[in-house]
Amino acid sequence: MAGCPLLIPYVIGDEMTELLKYNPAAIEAKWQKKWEESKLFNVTEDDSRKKYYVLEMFPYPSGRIHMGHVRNYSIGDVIARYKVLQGFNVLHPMGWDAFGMPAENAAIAHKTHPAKWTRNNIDYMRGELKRLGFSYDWTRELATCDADYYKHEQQLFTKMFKRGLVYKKQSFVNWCEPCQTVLANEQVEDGLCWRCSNEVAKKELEQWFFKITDYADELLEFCDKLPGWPERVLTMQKNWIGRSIGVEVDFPVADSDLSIKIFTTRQDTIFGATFVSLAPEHPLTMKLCAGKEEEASVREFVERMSKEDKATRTEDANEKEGVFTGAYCVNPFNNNKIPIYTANFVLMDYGTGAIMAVPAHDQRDFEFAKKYDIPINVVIQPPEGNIEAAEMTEAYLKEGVLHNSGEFTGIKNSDALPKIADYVENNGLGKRQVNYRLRDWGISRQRYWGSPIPIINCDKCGAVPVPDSDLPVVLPLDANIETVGKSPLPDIEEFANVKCPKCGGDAKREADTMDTFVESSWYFARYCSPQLASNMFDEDATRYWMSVDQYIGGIEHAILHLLYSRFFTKVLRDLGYWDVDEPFKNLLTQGMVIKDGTKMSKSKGNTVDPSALIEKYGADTTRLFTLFAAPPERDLDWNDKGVEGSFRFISRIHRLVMENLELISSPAAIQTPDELSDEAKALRKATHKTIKKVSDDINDSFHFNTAISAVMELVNKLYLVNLNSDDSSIRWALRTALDNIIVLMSPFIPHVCEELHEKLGHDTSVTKRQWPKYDPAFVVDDEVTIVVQINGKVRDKLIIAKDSSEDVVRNIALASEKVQKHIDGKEIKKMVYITNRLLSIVVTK
RNA sequence: GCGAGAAUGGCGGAACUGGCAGACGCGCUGGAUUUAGGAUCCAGUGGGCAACCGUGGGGGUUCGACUCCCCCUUCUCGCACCA
Repeated sequence: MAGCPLLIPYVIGDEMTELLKYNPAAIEAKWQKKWEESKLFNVTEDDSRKKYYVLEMFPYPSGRIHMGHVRNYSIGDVIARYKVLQGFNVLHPMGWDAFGMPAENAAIAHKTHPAKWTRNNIDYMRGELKRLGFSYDWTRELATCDADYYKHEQQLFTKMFKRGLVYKKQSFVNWCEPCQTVLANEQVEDGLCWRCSNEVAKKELEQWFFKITDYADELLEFCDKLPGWPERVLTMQKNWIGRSIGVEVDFPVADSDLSIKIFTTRQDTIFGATFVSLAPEHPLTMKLCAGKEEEASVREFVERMSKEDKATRTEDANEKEGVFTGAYCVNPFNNNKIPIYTANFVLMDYGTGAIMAVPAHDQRDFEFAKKYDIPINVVIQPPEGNIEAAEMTEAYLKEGVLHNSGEFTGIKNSDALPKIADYVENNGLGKRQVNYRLRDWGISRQRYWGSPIPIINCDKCGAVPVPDSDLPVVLPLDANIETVGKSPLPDIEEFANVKCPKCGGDAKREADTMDTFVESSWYFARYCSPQLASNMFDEDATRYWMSVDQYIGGIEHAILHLLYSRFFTKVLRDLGYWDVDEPFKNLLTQGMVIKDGTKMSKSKGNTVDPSALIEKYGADTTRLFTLFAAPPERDLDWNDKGVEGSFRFISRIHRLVMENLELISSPAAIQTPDELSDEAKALRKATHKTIKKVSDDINDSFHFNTAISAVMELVNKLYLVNLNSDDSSIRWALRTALDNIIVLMSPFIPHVCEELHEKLGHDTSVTKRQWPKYDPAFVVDDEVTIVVQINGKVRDKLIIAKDSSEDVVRNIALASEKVQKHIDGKEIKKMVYITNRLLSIVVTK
């Protein structure tokens, strides 16, 4: 297909060139308007068609769209438009995760109201998304700060409350006295408040919790039923849930009727327990030392620990530390009297807050025992050799045979686990127990800009849920939020002072708001029927649309948002809302956008402003580059020159169509010719191969970068076509190629494809086309290149008819001069032939 | 420390179940066009004069290894005293 360049316009002046030039601003404005006017992307349920629900994680309206959003939403839009072309009824909605702290901070800083700040941001960012031409059904747009939205989750809250899935509990939180508020862990910097730099204290506060631990088992189990999720997300979730199976055993306290309940997964080492450790916060810690000489030192230790924030205390590098309580307990297995310590590394909120310590077989206990000179008893011996306690430099953690373990001595430690658990249960010493690392979800926030928790606190009746008829509890918008850090809600009389729904007496409304992760745990369901006032969602609508077929978002939500959404889905199921088990069938976690080796961030000053890019190159180029530079799951290295390359590629397609418009619009070009020249056949083959490659790349892995590069290759070929020959079939082949390119690329660069589609004479939107099908007959090559290797090195390449027999290939190969040169005078020891691929010849050296 | 992922030209990245390493793009070089520049088009572009050598390093399996196995190094991410 080589030839002279096809584009030799002999009388094209500057004016003409100007008209033919790719002008994204005009094209994009034109088509965005058309799409909107024709309501092209608005969808409704249609049982006669197969549905496809594509969802990208909705943004927090922080002010402006950033490149991470552009990437996320471009990926989603390709999938959505691709599925439309395949004939699916595609739901592709967008909305706003609109509650949250930045709004309050901004309000204080700019003397505005969080609501106003949020609304302004939403308006601005909606404009940016529209400018990018995404195929959203904007009639389904929602904002979580609307009472119409959050009233449904308030109702769900009360239902969960009645089901026992919501409860109130004292818990330790980071508290800043000057700011009068709870701080999230990430707002504590080196033990100081991020806002006022005062020391953060631990405070026990009443907080509302969702009982996600009730679902720990199911959430874990279903990790193995989500084949469409990335393995690493599932692993992270499994680790986060952290199921461990062990036993709880009571250790009686000596000279007392108290006992200490410990949890262990290593009951096989119980004969080696030489002390017991309590968390400093354990209720027995102070009780056991009361009146003893150790009381003062224990008190000092416990107080010091209470000031240390959890991050520091649980740091791996942090040295093991503890004090003796003065009390002893009895190991129920061997009746040894062993000391009770309190230790910094024992956590109150895991297991029972107390452990049996086996220094010989637990590294932490080993370090502690060495430090405080506590005996070390070896109870597991390795298969070969003997361990001497005195010579140990670290705990022995591997398998072995029990030693000094009463009736269990001599059996393998792995076999002893169930046997000892049985013994514990049969002798009333305790029971088998499963523990989780997962904690219940604390949702109380002492903040203003959130959904009010629908509870009324009555002195007589306790916490009473707000009756359905009184929902929603509307967040009062006339609040004064100028006081730094302090929620104004408790001070708003009309809000805070209410009558108890149960007894009618004076009561106080709960002034805490919900964690914003609550809103994002069910928004995907609300999109199915976003305007429905009477309920969270319409059952028929969710029956049709749910689950989300493809969810796309950043890996940073691998645990929190995705776990909470899974939890909510199951709760909704158990409350009879629907029968969905899992919200997201397939999950794609896209990589970060990187520049100069690090994540783009304002503080590093390496951000790229999408608006500026769109201004300069247009939306299609901006989208194309984010899809071309890397496969979606990988980090994307930003490169300004690369963006120009994407622009150039679009311009090349545009020019190809525009400068040959007359030629490829002629009846001869449209009508399939009876006979094709060799060149036309080659072009047809290249076209069909491209269709196959693009389809496969999207279907198999969403590897858009390679799909785009395949189209680039085809475009490069088209530039080499000689159109000045008498061959008319080549014009047909060119038109067909371009027509297919336009459809194939329309999910990526929809505006320019619509424009060129129209120029080619089609009078409907390119989205109404069908995804091209390739003809397998046109994709196969009748000649193949066979590589000839001699002793593993490529020595020749033969072009031979497809499916040639080994004999034929051998004869041709052996006759080749290049091959002869390397086998001359040597003995052929072996030949391996792989049909249509290669012939490998092994000769003596 | 544990878990997951990664390492390929000057750069971003390709390579299906082991079978032509470096597709495509960026950059660079040369040429055409142009008064010039830009834009555009064409050609070239891993290293080496060559034999050859090249996918982080070292072993192995194989006719054949970026791909499979063992050991090691570095980087990224997640978890991190969870008993």
